[in-house]
Amino acid sequence: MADPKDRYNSIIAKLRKNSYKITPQRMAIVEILANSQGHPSVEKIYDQLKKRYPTMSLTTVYRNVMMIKELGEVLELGFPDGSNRYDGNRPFPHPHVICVKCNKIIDPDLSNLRDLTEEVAQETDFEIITHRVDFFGICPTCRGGSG
Amino acid sequence: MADPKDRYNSIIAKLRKNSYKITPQRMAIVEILANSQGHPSVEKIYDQLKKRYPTMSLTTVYRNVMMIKELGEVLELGFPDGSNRYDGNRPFPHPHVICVKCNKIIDPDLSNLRDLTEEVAQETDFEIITHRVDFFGICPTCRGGSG
DNA sequence: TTTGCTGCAAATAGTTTGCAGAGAC
DNA sequence: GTCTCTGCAAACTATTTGCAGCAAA
Repeated sequence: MADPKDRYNSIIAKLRKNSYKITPQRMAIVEILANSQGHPSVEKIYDQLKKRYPTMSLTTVYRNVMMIKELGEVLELGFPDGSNRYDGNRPFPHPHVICVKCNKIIDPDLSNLRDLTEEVAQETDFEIITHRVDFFGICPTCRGGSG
Repeated sequence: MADPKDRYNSIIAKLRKNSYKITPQRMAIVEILANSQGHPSVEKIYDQLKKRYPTMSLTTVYRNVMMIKELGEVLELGFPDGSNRYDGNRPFPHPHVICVKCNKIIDPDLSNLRDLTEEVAQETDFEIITHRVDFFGICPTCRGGSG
C-alpha cells in the first residue's frame, strides 16, 4: 500500500491544480481517503469525521468523494447490495479479496492478472481499458475463529 | 451459452421442487432470465414483459428475480452507478467483458482464471468461494465505427 | 472581494413492504 | 378451499439538488 502521507499530498496537489479550495472538511475527507483503511463507505467516512467535526454533513462527504473520484484519485467499488466503498490509497484498478463474514477487503498482488487481461483482449478483440476483479471468501481470522 | 430451453426447464423444475407456484408472470420472467440476452436489468425485463402482459408490475419482476437469485439460478451483476443486471443463462460466477460505449456484455472463456484463483488463495490464505471478474473496454464494433 | 463551499432540507431514484383480491394446485 | 402470488400504493434507503450564509484565496 502507498504511504498515506504521500497519497494525501498528491490528492491535495491535484485539488489545487484544479482550482478547488482547500477547506478543513475537504482535508479531513482526503485524509481518510488517502489511507482508506478497510475501503470505507461514504457512511463510514462520515461516521469517522463526525467525531472530530460535529457539524460535518453527509452531503459534504458525498460531494467531495464524488469530486475526487472524478479527478481519478479514488477508486469506487460498488456492490449489488447497493453499498459503495472507496479506495483513495490505490486509485487505479486492482484486484480485491473480500471476506464475506467480516467484510474486510484486502489487496493481493497477482502476477497472473496481466496474463489474464491479455487473454481477454485476444479472445474478444476488445480494447481493454480497465477491470474489476474481486474474489470473495472467508479470511483466515473468520475461518479460524468461533464464527 | 447454455440452451435457453434447458435453462428455462431447469429453473422451472427448481421452482416446483421448492413448492413455488408456477404463474404466467413467473414463467414469463423465467423465460427472459433463461435467455438473458445482453444481461438485462430489472427495468429491461419489465419493459419486455409489459408488451405481452400489460398488467405486469415492476414489483413482481423484482420479487421473482430476487427469489430466483436466492435459489442460485440467476447471477446478479451490480455496477457502481446502481444498475443491477442479471444472467440466468449462466448463474455461476464467470468473467464478463463489457463495452463502455454500447454496454454490451459478453462472456469470454478464460483458461487463466483458474490459475489466478489459486494464486489468490495461496497469497491471501482466504478460502475463496466465488469471484467477480469484469473487464471494461471498447468492442470491435464500437471501435471500428464512427464513435 | 469574489467565487466556490458547506449544511440544511427537500427532491429524487431504485427497491421493498403491506394489504386486499386473484389464482395455482 | 387453502395458501401463495400479484398489483397497487406507500414506505424506505441511498444519493442528489436548491438555496442561503460562510469562508478560502
